[in-house]
Amino acid sequence: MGTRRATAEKQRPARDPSAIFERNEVRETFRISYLANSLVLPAYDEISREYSLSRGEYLLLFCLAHMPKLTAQDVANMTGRPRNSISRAVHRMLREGYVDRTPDPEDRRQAMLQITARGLKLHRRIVTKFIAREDALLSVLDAQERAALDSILKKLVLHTATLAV
Amino acid sequence: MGTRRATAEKQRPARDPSAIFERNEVRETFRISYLANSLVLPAYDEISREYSLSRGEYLLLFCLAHMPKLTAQDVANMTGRPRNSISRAVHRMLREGYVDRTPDPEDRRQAMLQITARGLKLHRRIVTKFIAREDALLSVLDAQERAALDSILKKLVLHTATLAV
DNA sequence: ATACTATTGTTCCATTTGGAACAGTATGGT
DNA sequence: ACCATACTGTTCCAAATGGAACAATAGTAT
Repeated sequence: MGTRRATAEKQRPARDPSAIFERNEVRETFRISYLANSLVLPAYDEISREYSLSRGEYLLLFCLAHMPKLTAQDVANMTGRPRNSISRAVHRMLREGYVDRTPDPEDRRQAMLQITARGLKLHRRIVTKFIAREDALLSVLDAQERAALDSILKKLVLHTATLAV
Repeated sequence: MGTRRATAEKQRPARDPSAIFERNEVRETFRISYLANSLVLPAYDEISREYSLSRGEYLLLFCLAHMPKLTAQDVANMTGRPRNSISRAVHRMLREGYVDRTPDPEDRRQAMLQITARGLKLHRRIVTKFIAREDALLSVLDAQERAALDSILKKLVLHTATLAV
């Protein structure tokens, strides 16, 4: 790793990549974005390689693993992704047998989605990746800090819903 | 809005989109991801419509607005995006005159990137969108909570760097 | 009843995206 | 001096992505 260390040594503070975290007008936005990527992208990478599922496809599985019945629109609301992405994901997951769909007789525009046993099994295997990553990240916080973070994030998420898009 | 209210009333808790925030194995991950999207996507949407800049392109501008000189690789490190995306963004921003590039005589593989006056002006106009959104979100927190969030996020970001990808 | 508006899920299309392979340059060991 | 290894920025290609328009269905108002 000689090269790498040499490069790092040459690196003046003016180019230190971590400096930008302190040096910008929207520090919390930048940090939250960065953390989100760091929490989520490595796992999605593995999921794509190991199971050939796209981000949107696993997101659908994830939602259905925790909510017994959802419409495609519900999933779009939860994840903030556009409906066409969900639609594509639903078709793929139906083909793979991870998800079931039954038309809603009370509103024939929509259909109720449900996870299958097979889908739930897959989710349980996959979600460990995210758990491990989250644990690793949060391990740097003490109990008090964790509690504070938890309550603050809860508040923020709740508040977000009231903001106009 | 009659229809919307009717739909909302029909909605059983089993389908309440906000329920999933409490009901999953990686609550903080899910919340942080959601917040990141909520903070950033609406602004990127406007930026794309108003200035025809893609996310990666503005991210480059943002980095250079706060760091006097960077290589493409530096930007990749800061943003977590792959190098080819940065490369594309650099070419586009060079053409538009938002960014300058000068080859590094000490290492002829790389080139130093700098923002132009024109680029900085554009950034100043654009960044207000992110500031407004961040302010709106954080307005729900009191001073103590803000301080706590700030210090916790700082700690987490620092710690992330030590985690293997 | 009938028009008008809203909502759901879908298809189409253009853009964005990221991985892989590449040439050029630099570094370290022999 | 030479070879192996590593790093930078680039191009190519396949896949993912999101907006717009659409048909089918539902709700609202006259």
